[in-house]
Amino acid sequence: MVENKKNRRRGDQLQNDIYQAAYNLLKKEGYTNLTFSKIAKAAQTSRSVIYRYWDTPFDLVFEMIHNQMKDSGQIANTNLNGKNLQENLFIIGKSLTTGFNIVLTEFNKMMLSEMIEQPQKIHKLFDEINTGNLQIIDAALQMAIDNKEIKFMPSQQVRLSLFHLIRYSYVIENHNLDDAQLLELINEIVLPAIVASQK
Amino acid sequence: MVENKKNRRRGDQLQNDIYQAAYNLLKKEGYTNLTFSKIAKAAQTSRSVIYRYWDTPFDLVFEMIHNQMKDSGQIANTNLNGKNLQENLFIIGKSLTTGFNIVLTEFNKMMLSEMIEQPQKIHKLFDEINTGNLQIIDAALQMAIDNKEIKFMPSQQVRLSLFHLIRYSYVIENHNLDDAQLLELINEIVLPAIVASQK
DNA sequence: ATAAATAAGATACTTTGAGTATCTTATTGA
DNA sequence: TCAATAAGATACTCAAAGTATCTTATTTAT
Repeated sequence: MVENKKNRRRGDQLQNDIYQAAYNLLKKEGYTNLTFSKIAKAAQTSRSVIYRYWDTPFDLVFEMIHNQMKDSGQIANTNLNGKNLQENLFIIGKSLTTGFNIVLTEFNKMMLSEMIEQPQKIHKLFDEINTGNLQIIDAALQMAIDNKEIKFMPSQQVRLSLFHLIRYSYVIENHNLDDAQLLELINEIVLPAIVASQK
Repeated sequence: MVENKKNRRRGDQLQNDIYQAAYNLLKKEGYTNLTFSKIAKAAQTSRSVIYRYWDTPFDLVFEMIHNQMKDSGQIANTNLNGKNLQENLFIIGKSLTTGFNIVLTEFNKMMLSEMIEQPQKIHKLFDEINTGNLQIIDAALQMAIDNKEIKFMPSQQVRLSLFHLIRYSYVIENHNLDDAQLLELINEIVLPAIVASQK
């Protein structure tokens, strides 16, 4: 059976194949080397098709990640079944660090390098991320309030510190915290800040 | 008086002029749009001259920043004349935030976007930065020990938290902390972590 | 069932910059 | 003052951006 060269993918299927090709290239060669030409070749389509959907590789990857987030649901539905606040913070931190992958890292770097040109888009995305992060940590803190571990909500800066420090390590220093380091971070910085906020 | 087209800059002067041109372009258009062609045109020299000194725009800017750091001496010589640990932490944080400028920001983003291709160089630089940061905060903490404010040095993670959180805000969220936010960061996170480390 | 609309895919062209190589010429310093 | 060195000009190939035009497979509506 000879393959029929005339089969044409369309719409969502075509877009997903292109995303997949871009994903693999991003993983292999990084954002700097990502071009429409390479993506088209990898996805076995034409450059003109890609131009019809996206203006730049940035737009393509941006929408790819957004798409991916929609499907995977992010950490928002993490199951907070720790027996106290410390354990729930660990669960949250852990789900953040394991959620990292090379494409998200490349995406982070890409966003930073494009910040000067796409500030609106990127600020909006960080707002989305912070909102999601606050949702999950606020759930953990509310449980701690219900359990009388703490009395009231700390400031936003304190509530986001866990995420910011993990993300600093991962995005900027290119290092994913192991369990011991995550625990250290929680015990030495995040929990003391929460405790101090209660006075 | 007609200008003499045959005057040739050389060595350090030429390099500094090229750095200056690159600096202005970086500030105006960001790292993504920085090309040897544009730099050469802006510096009124030839592309081949630039290739003789650097392999890529990344290398050029990397060395430019290193050069600039050498001259300005960084925050290492900050004068810690606060009357207690809290004031000295504020002085340190302040000198970090005021030391930021658009070129350093672009540089940070550039480094992140090149991390996949230049990991050695960049890890080395982050080590340098952390070492410098530890030097200055350790000086402040040693003064606090001498004054009996604290008894011993906190862990490295705690000592670097001030820098990491400031840098997170600046590099990743593109937002420079004002005095009130810096003070909040110190009072709500850094100092509680230091205090907790004393038990 | 077929025609019209739509989207995929091929191709061609211009422009820009990377990277390399070669040449001339200004400047330095032995 | 002459040889060595570095600046600067120029020319070439290649890859990719961006745009435009054309054909053709597939879908949709009649």
